Amino acid sequence: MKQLTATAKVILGMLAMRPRSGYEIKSFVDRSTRFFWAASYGQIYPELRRLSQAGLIEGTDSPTGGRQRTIYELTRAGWHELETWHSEPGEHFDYRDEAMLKLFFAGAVAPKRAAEISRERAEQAAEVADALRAVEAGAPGDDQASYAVLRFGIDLNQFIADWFERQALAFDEGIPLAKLPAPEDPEEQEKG
Amino acid sequence: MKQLTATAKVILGMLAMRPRSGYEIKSFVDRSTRFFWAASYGQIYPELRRLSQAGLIEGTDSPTGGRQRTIYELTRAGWHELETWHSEPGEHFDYRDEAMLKLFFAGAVAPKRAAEISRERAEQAAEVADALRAVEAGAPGDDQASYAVLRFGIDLNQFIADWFERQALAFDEGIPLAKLPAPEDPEEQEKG
DNA sequence: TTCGCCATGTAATGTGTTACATGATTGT
DNA sequence: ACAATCATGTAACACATTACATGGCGAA
Repeated sequence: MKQLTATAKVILGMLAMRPRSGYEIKSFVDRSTRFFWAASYGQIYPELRRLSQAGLIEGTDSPTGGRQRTIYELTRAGWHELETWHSEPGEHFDYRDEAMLKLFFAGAVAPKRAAEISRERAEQAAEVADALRAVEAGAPGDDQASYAVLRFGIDLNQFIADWFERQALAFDEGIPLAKLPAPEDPEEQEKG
Repeated sequence: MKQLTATAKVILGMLAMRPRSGYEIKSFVDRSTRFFWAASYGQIYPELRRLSQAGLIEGTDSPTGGRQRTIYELTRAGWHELETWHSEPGEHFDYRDEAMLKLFFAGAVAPKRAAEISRERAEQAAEVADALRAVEAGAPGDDQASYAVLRFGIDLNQFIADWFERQALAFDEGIPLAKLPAPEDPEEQEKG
C-alpha cells in the first residue's frame, strides 16, 4: 500500500471507531459520511480484500446462525497507516454542480431560465439541509468533531439555499451588473 | 445520444457561446468552469468525435499555417439537445471533502488534530476564494448569469473559510457539546 | 536553438455506480 | 408465506486523470 485509495480511507476510519462487517461499513457510510464521502459495495468488498492482503485489517469469521459474516478490525499496521494519513496536511476536495454549469451557459442558451435554475438549486439545497437536520434531531450526540461535520453539512446547504434564493430574486428583478462587458472583442469577454 | 455525458454538457455549452477548437475548450474550461465542472483532454477529444458522429456538432478544418486545427460549432440538432438538457429540472451535485472525513474520524484517531484540520481547510478555502477574486478583478464582466457563477464560487469558499476558522477556535477552547453521548451502547452513539 | 504555447490525440490506470446473483434470518 | 433486512460478492459500464507522443509556430 503505497497510497490509500479513497475507499480505504473511509474503511480504515470506520474500523477505528469499532470493528465492523462490510455490510455495516456500507450502511454506516450511508447514514453518515455519504454527503461528503460515499462508497458502494462495488468498492467496499474488493477494498476489504486488498486491505486484508496488505495486512492493514484482519477479518474474523463470525456468522449469525447460518448466515456468514466477517468482522474486520484494524491491525497495528492499519492503525499506523490511518494515523499517517490523518496527520498529513493537504486535503482534497471536489465540488461538482450541474446547476452552476447551466447557469454559466444561461446567457447563451436561455437567459430567462437563470432565475428558475437558481430556485431549483435553492430548493434542492434546502432539502439536503432538512434531511441533515433530521439526522441531528434523531441521533444522540457524537463526539465533538463528528458533530461538527454534521453541523457543517447543515450550514453549508443552508448557505447554498439562501444564496440561490437571493440570486433568483436578483434575476427576477434584472439587477444591473457591477461590471459591464467590453463590446469590442468577444475573445476578451471570457473571464480568465 | 440518448443521454449527454458530463463532458458533452460542457462542450455543447462552450460551443453555444462561440465556435472553438478542442484546445480552446480545454483552456477555457480551465479558466472558468473548472471549480465546479472540470474536463481533461482524455475526455474532450474522444467526446468531440462522438458528438460529431452523433451530428450534434460539426468540425471545420482551419489550420493556422501548417498547424492543424479543427473548429467545432453546434448543429441545429446540437442546439436542440443543449436546450433540452438546459431546460430539464433536477441537477446533480457532488461535494467530496477529505478534511471532513478526517474530522469525522478525529475523535477515534487523533482528537487533538481537529483544530489543525479545520484551520488547514479554512486556509485552503481562503486561497480558492482569493484566486476567484483575482479572476473577478482581472476579467471584464460577463453576462449576469455567468458572473453570478463566479460570485457563488467566491462566496461559497469564503463561507467555508469562515466556518472552519470559527470551528478551529471552538476546538481550541473545547466548546461543550449541545448533546452528550449516551454512554451505554456504542452502537447507538452512531448518528443515523 | 530552445522554450513556451498551440494543437491533437491515445494508453494506462484509477475511481465509482448500478444491477445482478445468491442465500439466511427475523418479524408480521 | 412474505417482506424486509442482513450479508457477500461480481460484471458491466461510465467517468476521469495522468502521462506520453507528435509536431508546428513565434519569440528571446
